[in-house]
Amino acid sequence: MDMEARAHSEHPEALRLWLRLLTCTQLVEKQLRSRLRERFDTTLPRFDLMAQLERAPEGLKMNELSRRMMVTGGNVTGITDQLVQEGLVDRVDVEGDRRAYRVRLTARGRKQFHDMAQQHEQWVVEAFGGLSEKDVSTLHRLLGRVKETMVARSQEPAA
Amino acid sequence: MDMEARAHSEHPEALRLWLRLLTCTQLVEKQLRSRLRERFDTTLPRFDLMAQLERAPEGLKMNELSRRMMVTGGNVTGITDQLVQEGLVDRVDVEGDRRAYRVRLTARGRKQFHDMAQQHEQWVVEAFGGLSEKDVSTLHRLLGRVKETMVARSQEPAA
DNA sequence: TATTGTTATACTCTATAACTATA
DNA sequence: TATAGTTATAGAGTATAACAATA
Repeated sequence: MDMEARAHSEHPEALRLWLRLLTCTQLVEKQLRSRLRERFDTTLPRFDLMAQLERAPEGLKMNELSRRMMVTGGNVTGITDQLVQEGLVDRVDVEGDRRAYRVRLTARGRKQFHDMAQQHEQWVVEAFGGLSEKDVSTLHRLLGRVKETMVARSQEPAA
Repeated sequence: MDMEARAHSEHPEALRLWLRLLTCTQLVEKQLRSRLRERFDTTLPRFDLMAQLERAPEGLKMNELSRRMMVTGGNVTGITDQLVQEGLVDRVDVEGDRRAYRVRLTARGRKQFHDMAQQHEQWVVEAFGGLSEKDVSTLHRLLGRVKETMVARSQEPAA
């Protein structure tokens, strides 16, 4: 459990921070994955897709889902196919563009997502149970800067 | 790029923090992966394994590597096989236990790792370039609490 | 020509479980 | 019996590229 031993070198602070960030994320993610699997027989990307749809009652187009989930289009097709087959989402035509669909939660999908989301949230709350409200907001703010840095960089021309 | 839209519900702070943590980690990780691939034709787990060995000049046993890298044993065997084939690490017998090996960096492995680590560190420093020294240390400290929470939990009997 | 979405394919990463050899 | 490590297998997750239909 000591991935952080990777730190060495002359800029140890940034490196140690990165390794800790990675460790924390992996620990939480592994726990969420295995619990989603155990209790709901589902995966994180499936949960993620449904979560995106829950916020968009009118549905989302495939390319919008792809952008929000930060994965390429082919993958979204696969996940969507599974969820359609289980009756949790459906594809509806977009008026005026016969190439495109919108993907929506079905009533059943909405209900199932609600159950999962409630559990999921409780697990997340537990994961951050060692932090005060102020700590949580500090973390959120500082990580926001990291996110900005990375997003800004990804929009620059390649170095 | 808006995974964080997943937040909903009554405990939005913890959830939003988790989604931001996940987004940040994914952004940094994807960049590191693709750069390691482009410049050194290697992967993050391979880099990780070599980094563990760099800190242990006398080498590490397979189960120790597995523990530190937080993955199961079979995977470590596969990665080690690749690195042995490329002459970057070698397996040496453990005196007094003919079941076990220790895996060590070769001279060539050490040299190649050094080059990679220098670049890797620079990329990481850039990723956190938006933070002051104090921010970095605050983040490190708060994430340390999260890590403790998760590690403590994983040692409890199953819920 | 460009865009939307799908299909086909391949690779990385991981876990599980059965196995061999040694303790 | 237990432990160290390997092998075999399966599945998640992802990217890339070629493709069809429509704009």
